[in-house]
Amino acid sequence: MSQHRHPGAPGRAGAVPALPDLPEATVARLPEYLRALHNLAETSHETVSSEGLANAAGVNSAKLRKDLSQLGSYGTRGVGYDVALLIDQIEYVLGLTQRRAVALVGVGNLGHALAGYDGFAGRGFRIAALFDADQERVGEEINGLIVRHVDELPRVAAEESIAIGVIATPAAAAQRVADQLVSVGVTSILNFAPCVLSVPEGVDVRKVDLAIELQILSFHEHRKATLTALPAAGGPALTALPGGLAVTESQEAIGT
Amino acid sequence: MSQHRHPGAPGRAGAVPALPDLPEATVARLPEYLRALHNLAETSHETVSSEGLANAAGVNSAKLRKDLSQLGSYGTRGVGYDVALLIDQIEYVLGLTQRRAVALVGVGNLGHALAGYDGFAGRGFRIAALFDADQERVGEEINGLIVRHVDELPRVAAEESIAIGVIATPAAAAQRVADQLVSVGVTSILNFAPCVLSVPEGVDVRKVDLAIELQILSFHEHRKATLTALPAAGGPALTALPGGLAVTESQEAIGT
DNA sequence: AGGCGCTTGTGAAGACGTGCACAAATCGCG
DNA sequence: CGCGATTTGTGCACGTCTTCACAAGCGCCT
Repeated sequence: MSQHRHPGAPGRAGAVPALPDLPEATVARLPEYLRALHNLAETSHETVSSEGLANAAGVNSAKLRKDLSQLGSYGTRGVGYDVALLIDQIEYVLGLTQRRAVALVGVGNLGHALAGYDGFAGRGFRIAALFDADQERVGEEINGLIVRHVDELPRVAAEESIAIGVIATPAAAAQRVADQLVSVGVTSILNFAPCVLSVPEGVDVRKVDLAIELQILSFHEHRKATLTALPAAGGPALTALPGGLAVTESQEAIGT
Repeated sequence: MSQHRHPGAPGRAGAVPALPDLPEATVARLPEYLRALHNLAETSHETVSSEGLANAAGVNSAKLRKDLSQLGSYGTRGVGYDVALLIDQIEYVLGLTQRRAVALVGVGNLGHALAGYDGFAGRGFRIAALFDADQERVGEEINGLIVRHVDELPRVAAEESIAIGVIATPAAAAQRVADQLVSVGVTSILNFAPCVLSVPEGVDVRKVDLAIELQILSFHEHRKATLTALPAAGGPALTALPGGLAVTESQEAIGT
């Protein structure tokens, strides 16, 4: 469908390489493919088939092929995908050719852990600044960075071009921090606080709530328990379940 | 459609209250509703309309009504939903009437933060045990719990009924830990390690990968950048965009 | 050079999720 | 007692996502 385009090189050529607008579901899976591809590259695989990569990423191979075809990438029929090339392509599409600066607000329990998390550096990000509203914490050094007061955000943002803001404050403070981030030009926010943020149009918010993840698991746990409890309570009827209650196998290993 | 059922009371009555099998999307939103409802309850709201609750939870009101109707709950037309009753209903469906025991494996950077996170206790969970494979860390006390060696998992699991396992180890160790958890009967796992886990049927795995969240944001950031760069490079054409590249407003504030 | 096996890319069908719009139901007030 | 304001519950249509199945393309071997 789309004519070939070769974004490979990080230094963009003269023509602005138009990004195809990918389905959200595809975008959410690309990072997973990328991680799997890096693993493959380290174990010196030159190429990989859709089946192989799909296994490594934990998805269906047809889905993977469709995802990759979306971004105009081309594998070679009969052979597979060139691992190194595919890494370049996905990193380009995800905008990881530049190391993006992340500002982390809130260095409490979770914020501390995030500040020290080494998984960011290897995956295209750099924690550029730490902030907190608590004067007690300002000045503390974490992982080579000094915690600054959140009011200094405008000044720091002027020096460093902050691409993404991470909110790891208590829920009560989150909206205020979000407003501050937006006001200094941040248009992407990752929110760990358990609350809904309202932001102007054009600002993307993603939310991670640890308790919610557990609660979803709890539901399935509860469901499994009542499902197995039902035949046991009913007595002998194990294979012949009451017709009304189909034992839908459900999809285990639910994706993100 | 469904005849009324009143699960309200935690002590189940004689008849096993059958759980309707809800759509996954609905299940993922219920915890969000629950959190919003608790907020409302604290500010002494007796009832709430679908519109009001939808706002508080950041979703469409029609979607909320459909979700709630799925679990057989009933509001009152012309009035709204009884906050306290709805909390009971959702907590029952999610299986939060019992405080579930969580085992946390891996007390590194992130594990430490999770062990100290007080958001769990208030939301239906109790961290029952901490494990690590590193002998250096075994014996350390975090938040009143002592870190044990991961090999003691079977013994501890025999004493406490572990409902959910949380993996916060490096990727290399995650699969092994998952196997161990499964072998002691854990059927729900929350995985923070950046890797795919393979588990037997019937075991639910949810994954949280912080770098992936950032990469998804990075994509949108990249996309916004090229989108605005395009007309700017073209010159004056700001309102009249090239027809081929529709500025699909996209959904900001993307859900989990 | 030709054929064979393997793998990609994609059309089509179905499942799933979303949002509108409206009928049915309930409350409060005159 | 009846009426109007309000809000729930849901039928329906639409868009998105998933999965199957297969044709088209590529490399290798003879």
